[in-house]
Amino acid sequence: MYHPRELYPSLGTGYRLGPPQSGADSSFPTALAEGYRYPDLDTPKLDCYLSGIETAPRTLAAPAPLPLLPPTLGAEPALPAAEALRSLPGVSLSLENQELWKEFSAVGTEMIITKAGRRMFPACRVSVTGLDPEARYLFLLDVVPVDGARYRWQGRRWEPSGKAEPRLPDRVYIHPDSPATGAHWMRQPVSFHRVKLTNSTLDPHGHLILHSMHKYQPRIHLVRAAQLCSQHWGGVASFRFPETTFISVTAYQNPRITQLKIAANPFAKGFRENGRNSQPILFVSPDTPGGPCDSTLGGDIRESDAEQAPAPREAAPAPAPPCSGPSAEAYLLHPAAFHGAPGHLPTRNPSFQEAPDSGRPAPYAAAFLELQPGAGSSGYPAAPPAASFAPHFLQGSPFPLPYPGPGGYLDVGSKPMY
DNA sequence: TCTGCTTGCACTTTTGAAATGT
DNA sequence: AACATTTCAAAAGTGCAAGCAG
Repeated sequence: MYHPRELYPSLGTGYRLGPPQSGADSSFPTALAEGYRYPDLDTPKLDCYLSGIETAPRTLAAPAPLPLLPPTLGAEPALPAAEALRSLPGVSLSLENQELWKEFSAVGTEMIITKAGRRMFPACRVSVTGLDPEARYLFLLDVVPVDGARYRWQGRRWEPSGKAEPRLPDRVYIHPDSPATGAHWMRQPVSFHRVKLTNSTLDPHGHLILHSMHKYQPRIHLVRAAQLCSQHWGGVASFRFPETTFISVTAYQNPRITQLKIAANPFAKGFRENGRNSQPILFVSPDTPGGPCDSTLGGDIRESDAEQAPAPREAAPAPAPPCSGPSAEAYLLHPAAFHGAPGHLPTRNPSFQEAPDSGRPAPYAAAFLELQPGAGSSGYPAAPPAASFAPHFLQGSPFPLPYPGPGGYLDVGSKPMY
């Protein structure tokens, strides 16, 4: 996977997309920061632009703060259907490896986080329908805290053991195929198995940074990028699947989870039958990294995938022409330009070669957005002033609709372009 | 002392370049 | 010479266990 840092090492490790850190922007009302939250889908990291594209006007008068979700004790409650926040009518997402996730969820999913970064297993693998085959979309994944508690393994189950650590810099993983056409995304399942989790707050690789012993929830966002060099993003659909909730750990606590991982993860095959792990194999999952869940394009696809679900070349996005204006595409090509980085930076590192399969520049195949947590102690983002939500169509305005001023300058208004 | 984190280990899978064949 | 297939070594991904740190 690639990271903008590889293109612009001089910029450091991340590109701030959100508001300044608490205290850096004293003009922002803390009360609002505490008061806003989507009722059905907490979207702290992406609130800043999801907000501008809601399909219907809504009052955001920043009422009393919504409470954090209560910590869940012991067995998880019955899992509701995937929740979604949509401004892309008709778009739906389904979790391909839902059964595997449910196996883990029933036990209490744990994800190892390491300083160097550890992949998620199971990985999020989804199928999407309802996209405009001709339009281009970005697939994003982020991970957000489920509640405000820190957890401890009590021998038989996880229990809250205090207040959560302060929110870490939020990062968003962009699927390496992004942007691609709707036809491309719908052709085969989309996998995020290359996402890595780390507990290193100074992580230089762009991995998603989490606290250990905290409960998290992956979310998947589908963003319509109108066209290459477009001035607007055309809408967002965000999804989360309750069964993908997990607790981050540096070492597995629940031995049943260990068994599930060993049984299901091919990389752990060495622990199955050679005596290092004497317990019986529970099952062998089809959710292997090399399955059809892999990326649908370019270097992210493996031979086995090509056999199962070949990705025709015509599905590959065309090489991106130089972009000058603010756009989703431009962000991927030149993320630093939207975050206060020097504007004279090159738009492309000539040392990178074209991705052989996709026909587009490899270095832009994937990137991370790093967003800052908002003001306030809740860990949720700085909420937008209500007035910022009023205009449904914002054209040519800086990116952070709720956060005018220094920071990002990407227009994500929802003015229809189609 | 306890809990959580880091590191090195052995093992496996994946990947891509080089070698070989058609 | 060009392309396809096979081989193989390096890289990367696993969980385990010992040791370290607060």
